[in-house]
Amino acid sequence: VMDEDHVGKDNTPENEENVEKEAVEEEGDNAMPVPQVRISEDGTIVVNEASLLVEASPPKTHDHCDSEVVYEKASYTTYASFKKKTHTSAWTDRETNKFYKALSTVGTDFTLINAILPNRTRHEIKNKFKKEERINRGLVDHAIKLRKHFDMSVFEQTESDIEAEKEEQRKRDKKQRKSKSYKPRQKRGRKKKT
Amino acid sequence: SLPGASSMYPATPALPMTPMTPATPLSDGSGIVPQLQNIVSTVNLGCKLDLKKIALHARNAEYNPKRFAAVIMRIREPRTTALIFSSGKMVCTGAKSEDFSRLAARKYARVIQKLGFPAKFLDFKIQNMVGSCDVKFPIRLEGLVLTHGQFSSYEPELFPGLIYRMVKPRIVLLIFVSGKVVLTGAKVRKEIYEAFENIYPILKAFKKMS
Amino acid sequence: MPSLCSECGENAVEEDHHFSQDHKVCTNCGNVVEELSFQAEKESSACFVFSDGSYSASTVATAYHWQNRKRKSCGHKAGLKEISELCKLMKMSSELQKRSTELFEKAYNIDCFKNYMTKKKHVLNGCCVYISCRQENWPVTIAFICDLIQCSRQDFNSVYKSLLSQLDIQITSVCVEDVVKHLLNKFGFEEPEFVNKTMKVLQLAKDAWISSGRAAEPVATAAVYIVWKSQINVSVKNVGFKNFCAVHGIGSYCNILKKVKEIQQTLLILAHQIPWVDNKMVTQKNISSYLNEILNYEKSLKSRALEAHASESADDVLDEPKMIFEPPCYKKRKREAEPIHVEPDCISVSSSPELTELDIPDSEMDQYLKTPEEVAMCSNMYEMMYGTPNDK
DNA sequence: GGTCACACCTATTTTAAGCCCTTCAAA
DNA sequence: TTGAAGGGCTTAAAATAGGTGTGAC
Repeated sequence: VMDEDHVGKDNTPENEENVEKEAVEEEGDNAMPVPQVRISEDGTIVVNEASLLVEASPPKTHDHCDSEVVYEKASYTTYASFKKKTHTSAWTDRETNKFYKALSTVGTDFTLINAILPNRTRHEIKNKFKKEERINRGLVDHAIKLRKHFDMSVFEQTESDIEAEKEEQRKRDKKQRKSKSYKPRQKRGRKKKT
Repeated sequence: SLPGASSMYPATPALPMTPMTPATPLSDGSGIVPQLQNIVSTVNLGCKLDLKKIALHARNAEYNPKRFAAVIMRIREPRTTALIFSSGKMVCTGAKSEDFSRLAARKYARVIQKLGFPAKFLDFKIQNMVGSCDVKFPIRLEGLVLTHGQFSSYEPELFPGLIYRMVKPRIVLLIFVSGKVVLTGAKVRKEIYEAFENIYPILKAFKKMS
Repeated sequence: MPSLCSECGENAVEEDHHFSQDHKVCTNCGNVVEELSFQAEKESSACFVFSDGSYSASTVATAYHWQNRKRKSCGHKAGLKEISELCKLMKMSSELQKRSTELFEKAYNIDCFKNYMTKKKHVLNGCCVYISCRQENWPVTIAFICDLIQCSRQDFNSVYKSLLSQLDIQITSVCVEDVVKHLLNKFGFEEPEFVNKTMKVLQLAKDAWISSGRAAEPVATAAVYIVWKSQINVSVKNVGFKNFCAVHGIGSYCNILKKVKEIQQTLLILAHQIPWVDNKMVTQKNISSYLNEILNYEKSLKSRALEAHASESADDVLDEPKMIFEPPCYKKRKREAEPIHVEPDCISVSSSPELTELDIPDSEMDQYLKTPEEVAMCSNMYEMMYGTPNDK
């Protein structure tokens, strides 16, 4: 049975809406079957990973068309499944500046910083803080002590900001399209089975 | 310095249960002092707290009751983080020594007091200490787990370190092939030092060999 | 609301996602009563209203449990059935299946597993099978079992460790030699010479600290590859590692390649001790062609390397025998400068239950408190966040 | 069906080394 | 195309605590 915890980036719900969305989405995706399993000639168990993972490799290596080899192709576990891993895209200079500005205005309230930087999760912001503290403690100390006067400018977006964010959004969309591309395949695989 | 320890934790792989007679009884210390990396302490502020008020009025405080039912507060000196609960109980983490942990806890308590709560400083207690050090030679973990299986857990597929649960003192050690050692679970620093002096002769026995 | 099972008679039929299809299944015996789609019912139960940021029951913990609600059956008979399925799937011997079942029977009666969450009870089934495999040196990886029973490593690890301690099982480490033998058998490399060489390469890898603290399979695979490459005719084009992986169905080769390079580096150290070979002529790329010579003269090459190493640094303590090889993680450490630890200053801190301005000077206190305008502003922001459902 | 005694999520800290992923730069 | 590099997870300990899963009684 598919474990809803380990789906993707948003497996840990960032807010309630996510929980709901996630859960509803899972209804369809919950389809993820127990690995399709075959037993190969030598008695080892073979999981048809195409059934549950991103296509590892298209069936192109036909130079060794030994049936045994073809069977074994999917026998290696990839360690990829069921990880509570969340990938964080690299922080741009612009984002980092915004992070420091937010840190300087609201302090170490990562929930509030999350409101100022809605494209990052609280977890990402906390990790960013930890990292900056490690590599640039002086700057972090300075930002916190500076106590920037609060004004709504933290929410303001200059034209270049908007442009940059559009660019980032484009990149994000591309990634999402890539990462989602395997999902229909899964469903197809299941339909074939059922 | 710790009689009896060698019979409990055999140092010689070939003679697992034979008490080891130290060749140099007076100078069998490691000469290495584990460094404290993290202290976790608790204190009771002795009054109920309105966490919303604290989050609103204190700087560097965070409160999201949907996620976690405590205020997370940070101070820069000593660089620590505190969890403040509505019961008045507080957890202080991240200090590098007992005194710094106590100092930090008093600062948090003082901030709470300044916000109008009748905070006291009751039952301060060090709950956990983490130390680490380097024995400066590599260790055959697969050999160590063979002779100390009753204390060890070594599953390299899950974690690269060998998890050694020492009984006396009750300390958990993470032992790595590089010779780096993490010690945790101590209530007083002496337990960290004792645990390391206990493990050092054992590790020495597994530094070479194939 | 459970209903009566037609097979075992237990009042334990519930909805289930076993094998990813929506079923009504008996939680006691695992009997599939009826297939259904309870999508609508589920959505109605999904009334998970988070309206504001109040201190109400709408916590993430609630969400977690809600997400994990519908799970497959986990009763005694269902557990036995799942173990039987797993054993069949893995073509395990009947003796191994019996061992798994016995393990499950013992575990099932232990109190600490009774209150386990349903998902962990499933992990328990897989754990019993895995432990049986380990006890018989059946080469199965934890990653494989986790894929099979659809659980995370950390869930597996927690169940695995408590099962070992509760049943007081001492498990021997995974034997890398056995993993190598299994791989050789699987790949069809069963000529005695090939097997012999691979074992020697593996031993060398172990001597060079390459397998300590690392998963067995990548190291074993790397050893097999090294020997395979040395035996392939140089004129054959595709002797590359990627091709080897493609031919033998090895999915994730990044980590194995690291081990290959580490073993090659080890071989290089020994190759440099061959008197009739010019050091400059041997590189990681052509090291395979020297494999036979290295393995044949391994012992003397090692002692030559030891001597060479010792003469390089003569000022060392005598009772510390010099090592030819170092754990690979030492390289990473040398790159980073060793951190100098400064013992924290001695300070005196009050133990008084009373707090005074001595604890924080008033000048310092300022940086911990918000100004009235900051309070007002934060209040607005919190209201925005909690008042609006969409805070992402 | 209610109580009971656990489990166990959210969160905090800190070190160690391996693994697995993504991203980006030379080849 | 390929590998190197970086980020984030794994492990241990310990307190804090509400809400809820889980099965026995």
